[in-house]
Amino acid sequence: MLDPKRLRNDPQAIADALSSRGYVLDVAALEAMEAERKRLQVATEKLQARRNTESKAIGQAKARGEDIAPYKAAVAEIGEQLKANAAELEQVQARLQALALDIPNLPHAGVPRGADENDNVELRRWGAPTELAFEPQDHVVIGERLAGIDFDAAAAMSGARFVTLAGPIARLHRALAQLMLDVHTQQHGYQERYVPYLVHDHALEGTGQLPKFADDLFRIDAGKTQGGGEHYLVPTAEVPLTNLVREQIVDVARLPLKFVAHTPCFRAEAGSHGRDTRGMIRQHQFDKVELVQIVEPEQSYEALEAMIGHAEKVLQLLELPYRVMTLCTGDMGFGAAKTYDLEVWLPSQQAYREISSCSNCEAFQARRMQARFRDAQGGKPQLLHTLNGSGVAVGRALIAVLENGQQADGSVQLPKALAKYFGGDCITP
RNA sequence: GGAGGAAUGGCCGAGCGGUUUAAGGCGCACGCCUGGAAAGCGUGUUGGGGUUCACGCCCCUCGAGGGUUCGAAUCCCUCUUCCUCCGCCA
Repeated sequence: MLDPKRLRNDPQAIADALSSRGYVLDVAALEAMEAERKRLQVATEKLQARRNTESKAIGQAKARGEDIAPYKAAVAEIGEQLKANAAELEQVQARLQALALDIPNLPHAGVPRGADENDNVELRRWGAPTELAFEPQDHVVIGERLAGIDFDAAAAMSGARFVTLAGPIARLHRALAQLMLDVHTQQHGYQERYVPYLVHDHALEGTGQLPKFADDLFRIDAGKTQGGGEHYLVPTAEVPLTNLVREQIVDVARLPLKFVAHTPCFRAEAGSHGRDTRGMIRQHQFDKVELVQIVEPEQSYEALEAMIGHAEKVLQLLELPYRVMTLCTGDMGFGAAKTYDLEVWLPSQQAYREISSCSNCEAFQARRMQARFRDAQGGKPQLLHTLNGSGVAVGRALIAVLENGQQADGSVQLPKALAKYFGGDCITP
């Protein structure tokens, strides 16, 4: 959410900034609603003040033993007006809130302007694209040869976009997640967390998936009968990890907070029909090791650079060629002010494909969650900055390791760093 | 799943439908006192919002949301969380 004061005081400047992301802000409608809000709020609060003072006077009159019946009638009338006014105010505020929740974050000044992924800017590359002396196979074929990836069995019980892994491939999947967790906790200073995979709607509203992107989420109806509203399966551990500071005032001495969690992620993938239908690239369920940082505003861009470096470290250890992209204004996610994507080389596609995305959300999520800190001077609480990044997607890392390590005989050579986690350096048919 | 109990400021802890503008204590900050400190005394100390050039004024906030009432921390309803016991379970 954007700063409501800024939105109120300078809507045109915000509209201009948002146009670079393809968002159209109706300034006239906003200003009209805001004027109405102000009129109703001032009127309502005046009525409340009158009711308070007059009710108190009744109490004092009663204490003196006077007849209070005539006073009561007069104040009752205020009550009627107040009720009507408050109801109207509530409606206007709900509409303003709905609009505020719909508006994406403002892009940071350094973000390249552009319409879509074609306008993203390459920042750097690491390693050279893997060159194979034979026709590269994709992970589906490699997995079949090794009898370790089975889409049909998963489809039989769960439908399309699910997978089961077997034997060494399942073990490789586990080894990858373990390596990532160890790297981030031991080398990068993140605290490991175990988190819920089912969350309420307000948690998703805090990180920005709701109310706008409900179609991308799996909702659990059973929760509704349990009280406390329905649950959603988490689309990323960003949601539970970032919500750890919801409605908190964090002591500045505890900052930065750095969390890492390995979780499954569940995505309905609405609107992506026909994209990446083959293989494990785009699934309804996948594992991811997620990084979240909660920092002071002055340090959030420094933290973003560090975080993309943390994700890169994983690919370097896995000896996977990659490139780092700065996303343009039109390709960034809803809550991001600036985003780096990490794209890994896939020989079967002869292309770089996204395997991590690191974003600085500045105060966008913090404002929705009321996540704040108090500085050393002990003044008013200020909004934190939140960052999240994949460190990295486990399923896609598995694909990349299989495809980049494939050999002519159908076996797969594994990166050295994985040996102690996997218990070997190759997988053979 | 069943039966009870609880939730009040940074913390502890009072609170009869109206002198509560949430007592009192602890902690913290500032001031007085002191050579300096402690003790003592005094003042301040939740968070959010509105309005104003500003000083300021006002509204909301006692787990959450409704309701009753001229007036609710206090009465009623629903929910959440925690505690005790029983059952079930990993």
